Amino acid sequence: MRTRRPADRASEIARAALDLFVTRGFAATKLEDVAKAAAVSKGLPYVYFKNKEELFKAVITEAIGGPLADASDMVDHFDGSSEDLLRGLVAGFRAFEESPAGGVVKLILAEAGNFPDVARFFCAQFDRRGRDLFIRALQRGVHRREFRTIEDIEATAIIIAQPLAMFSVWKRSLAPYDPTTLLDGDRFYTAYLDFLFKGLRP
Amino acid sequence: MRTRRPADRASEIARAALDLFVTRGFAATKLEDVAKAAAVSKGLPYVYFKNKEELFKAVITEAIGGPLADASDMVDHFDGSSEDLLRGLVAGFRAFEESPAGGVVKLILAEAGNFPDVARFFCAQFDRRGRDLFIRALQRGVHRREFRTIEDIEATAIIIAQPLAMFSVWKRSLAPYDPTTLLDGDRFYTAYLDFLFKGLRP
DNA sequence: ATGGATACTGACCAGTCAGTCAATACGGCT
DNA sequence: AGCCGTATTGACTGACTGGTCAGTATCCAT
Repeated sequence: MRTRRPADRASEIARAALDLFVTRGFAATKLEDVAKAAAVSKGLPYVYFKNKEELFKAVITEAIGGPLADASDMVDHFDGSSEDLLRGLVAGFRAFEESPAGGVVKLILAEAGNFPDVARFFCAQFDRRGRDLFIRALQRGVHRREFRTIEDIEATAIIIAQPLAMFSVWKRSLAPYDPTTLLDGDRFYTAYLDFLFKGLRP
Repeated sequence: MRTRRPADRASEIARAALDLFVTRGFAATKLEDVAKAAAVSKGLPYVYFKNKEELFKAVITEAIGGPLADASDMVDHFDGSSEDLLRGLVAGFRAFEESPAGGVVKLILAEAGNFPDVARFFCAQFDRRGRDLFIRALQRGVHRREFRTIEDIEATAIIIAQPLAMFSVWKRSLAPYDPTTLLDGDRFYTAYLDFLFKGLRP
């Protein structure tokens, strides 16, 4: 048996690509560097991915494929308080965001204009479904009188989700260059949940 | 007198560049396209900007130069309620965000990794100072007993600012590809202010 | 051991684009 | 009109990179 199988190679290349795409941007990343980072030769990525664009799509879809189903299950079957449900959703997002796949958020936002079909796919699979989770959690809380009544639930769900996405982007872009704030994950999520519940309680 | 003066050309080129950088990304934008969009020849940008990177920096600094001073004045001299002050800050951001210069937020976040010095400049000039405005507004409100006490003012200021930045990015990236939500500015800012004050009142 | 299949390599090609520069158009001045 | 200086052009070049492919290495079955 060989030490490395093709499946490993494909995902090694995809991981290296995600990493470089996130830090440098899609256009500024050379496939040769991807190959180097994955410790393979320049030609090998083309064996597993038809071209650079296909690699991009594969990276995105692979990264967001898994974690959403778990979250959806959680909302469906949760039986604690709605505050705890929101806490659970946020914890789920944090786990995703702090994994290597977390970088896709920044990547997608930066490259949506150049890859309309990837953007549409991401909207349908992640943006929309993710937002629905928050909408359902809010509705549940309002219905059970744990939260105050909310004028515009859909817009509020988006507003609630935005700091999460923004923090993910910020961590990977400006944060390394900002010497003044040392806002780490713990501090951010604590303040976020605090503010969130202050705004939602009756 | 000539119909067009050099100063016009420089800012025409900068405007066209900002537009294309925002929609396509820096690396994916050809200077030839910038020239075409500005209705000049390929060589002219190099008369006014040493190279592509200098053009990038000029675009950024020009775009964020103006609007922050006004906001700072507002916080210093405001004499209404702190809620109205926050409303004023948000309105100021909205005006900036909906101007052509609004695209820099997305641009910076996407390209920070490739232009560390621009990133640092932006952090110092915009990110940090902008955040300070919110911090001061929050402190003012707490001090005057218009807002509840806040555990971590600095983190809360960031969290408050994040939806604004994110909405700006989202509008220019995913929104055009998301057929399900029609979240326009009015609806977003209404829900945002609503949620904001629900979370801040004593 | 030999043949063949699969995994992988890296030199090479063709297209692209940042950046240059000799030539030109134009406006003002005398 | 004729000159001068400034603004502008666009063909060109050199470097770089996406993508190809002929060839090599490695393993397995017979």
